[in-house]
Amino acid sequence: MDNNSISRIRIKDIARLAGVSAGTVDRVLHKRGEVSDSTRKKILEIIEKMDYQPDILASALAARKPFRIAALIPHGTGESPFWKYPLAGIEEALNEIAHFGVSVDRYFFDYEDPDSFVRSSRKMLTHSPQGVILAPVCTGESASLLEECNDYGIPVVLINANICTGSCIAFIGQDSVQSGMVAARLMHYGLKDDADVLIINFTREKGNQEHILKREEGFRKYYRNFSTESDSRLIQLNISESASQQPDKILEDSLLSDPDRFGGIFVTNSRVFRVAAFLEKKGLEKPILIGYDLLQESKEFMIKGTIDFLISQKPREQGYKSVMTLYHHLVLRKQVGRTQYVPIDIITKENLEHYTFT
Amino acid sequence: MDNNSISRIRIKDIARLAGVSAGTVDRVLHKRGEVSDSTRKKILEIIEKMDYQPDILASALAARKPFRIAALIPHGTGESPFWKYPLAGIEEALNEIAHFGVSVDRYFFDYEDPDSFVRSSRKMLTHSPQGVILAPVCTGESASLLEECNDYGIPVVLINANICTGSCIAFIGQDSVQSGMVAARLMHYGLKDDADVLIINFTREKGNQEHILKREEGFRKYYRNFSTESDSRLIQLNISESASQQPDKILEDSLLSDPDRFGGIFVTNSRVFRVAAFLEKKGLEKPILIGYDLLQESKEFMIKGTIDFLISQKPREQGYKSVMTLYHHLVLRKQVGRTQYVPIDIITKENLEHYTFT
DNA sequence: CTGAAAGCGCTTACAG
DNA sequence: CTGAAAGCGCTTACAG
Repeated sequence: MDNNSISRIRIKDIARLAGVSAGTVDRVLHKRGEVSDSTRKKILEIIEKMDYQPDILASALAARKPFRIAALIPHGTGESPFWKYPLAGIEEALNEIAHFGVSVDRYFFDYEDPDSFVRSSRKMLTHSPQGVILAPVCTGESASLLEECNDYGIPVVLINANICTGSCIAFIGQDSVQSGMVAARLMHYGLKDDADVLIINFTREKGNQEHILKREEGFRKYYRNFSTESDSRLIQLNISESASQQPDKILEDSLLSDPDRFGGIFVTNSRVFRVAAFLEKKGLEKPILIGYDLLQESKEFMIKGTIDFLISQKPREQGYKSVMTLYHHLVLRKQVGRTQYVPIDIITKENLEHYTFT
Repeated sequence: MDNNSISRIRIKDIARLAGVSAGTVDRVLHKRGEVSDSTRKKILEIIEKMDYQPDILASALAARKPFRIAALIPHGTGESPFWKYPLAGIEEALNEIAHFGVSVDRYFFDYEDPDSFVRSSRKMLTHSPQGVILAPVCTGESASLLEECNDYGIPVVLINANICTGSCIAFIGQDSVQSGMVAARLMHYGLKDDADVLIINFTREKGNQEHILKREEGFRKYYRNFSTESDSRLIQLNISESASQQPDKILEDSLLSDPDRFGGIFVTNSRVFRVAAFLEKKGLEKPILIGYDLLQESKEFMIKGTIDFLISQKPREQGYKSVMTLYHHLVLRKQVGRTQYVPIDIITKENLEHYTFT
């Protein structure tokens, strides 16, 4: 449509029209002062009138100024394999925009250890990044960091969980309540009779539990739309993940006492694969099993049919978008979306293949 | 990771190492001849050894050469509203890379009128684009065009339907057989009893019908995995879309003679909204209804619950990827994926909201 | 507060 | 077949 190569208006043109030099126009464009009010106004007027759009290529080439972004997220190993997926998305985004001088430094911390979060965030701040991608797993500590970045004028993009109090430029993640409703829809649609449904929350002592609560809330909300009686068929079971507990023991108590009671099980996070493993081990008649996140651990259970549906939080897309959002903000100086919900993808055995990299 | 701003190797460096001028290195880089074999070899060796990566920003800035892409797709109005969605994705991609001088000219044709396709493609060729995005709806005519582009050395990206014979650089679309299996999975999972299932194909005299056939194939394939008996419960109904026919009349004959026979209906394309409208009008007891594409027309039926699931072909993503693929090929001179399957997204009332722009 | 000049890395005529 | 010079549009010291 618009032929951006033909006689586009340049800084030189603005300068000529304003009767100043290109350098002065540049000073106005970048708000680095040292320009008299009158000339600044005149230049701004002309820029406005001519709808001047800077050539970002020339700008990046001349400035040769690197944009260093820091990503502060949990280790993607062991307890929370989920977090290795956003990294892939970050990498992908980088591939597309590295020529603008954008780079991402990664700072990891332990999901369950707020001290490690603080340590990592301290280290990050000493490197004074121009933008931060933050997974606010440790709620309190993250809020403090957010304040601090705000003081330093460092823009922050939140991914996965939202604790945005106004001092971050964007949140990228899923609508948890709504995702619980999707899970409930799938459960309700597939349940042959009016069997009970077990809702399993794998809880942690530390770390943000907001997700889990909201997902259960959405799940119940869906059922409540049918009748109050329906809601009473939803039985909640909390299993602590801390070392002292034995998940299998608790599952045994709940599921083996009356094996036919539950027609479906909804696990509110990625630990659904543990329940799947338990069901297989005990050889129980398979209830409908729905959970979250296409982890490698869950994938095989899905292929075998033990897990029926998984809801993806699209972690790769979250990583990708977080980098792109900061790129738009820092490099292109464009407005970015404050709340960027990722779609609530439904994964099942038959469409799993094309989600390999999600 | 790699700090691409610190002492990166430049053309100048290559030139110095080879004992030639920058111009000569450039001639080698762009294969525009006029260089002796010996110097060319020497330069290539050094480029290889130093792992030289051209600075794409400087290159684009200096060359000021526009990249004109042509998109040849059906009108997005009237009969095939589907086709307005890839346009949105094309626009979005353009937003991201217009500063590299990439532009897209759109050439439309009538889905059912091969002549209009030929006319549009003639017009397109007179403008000699550097890359083509083609929706090969008219199979035969598209194949000829593909040959022609091949002769001219114009790279072609196919979207939505694959007729790639080796003379296109990429296909972007959905695995139709697999999508039929996803539909069958949803149908089978939700059917309370062993009711029959009606498969409705809205057929056209002209245009590519491959999709429809493959979707039905996938649907049956899934059922066949359970028993041969299951397959016989799948009843096929073809409805021609040509003006002389009356879809409602045919639906009436099939559905009203034995209203309770079909527990589910699978419509193999976006015309599922017509079946939904019919069901509502007749006030029939609602069978499970599954179809394709989140058209505006279908959306309301989904919200009301008449349509249970839609499978999205992600048309916006197809448009986006088609432009990006040509950008990678033409501008970045990178290898691109030959077959780029888009995910098979399952849409239902509860996750529909976040698909607004798909 | 302002301007002139040099430079970012690559490409493009032009001269030889 | 090859090189030197000018230029793409913007930014950055530096001099005044």
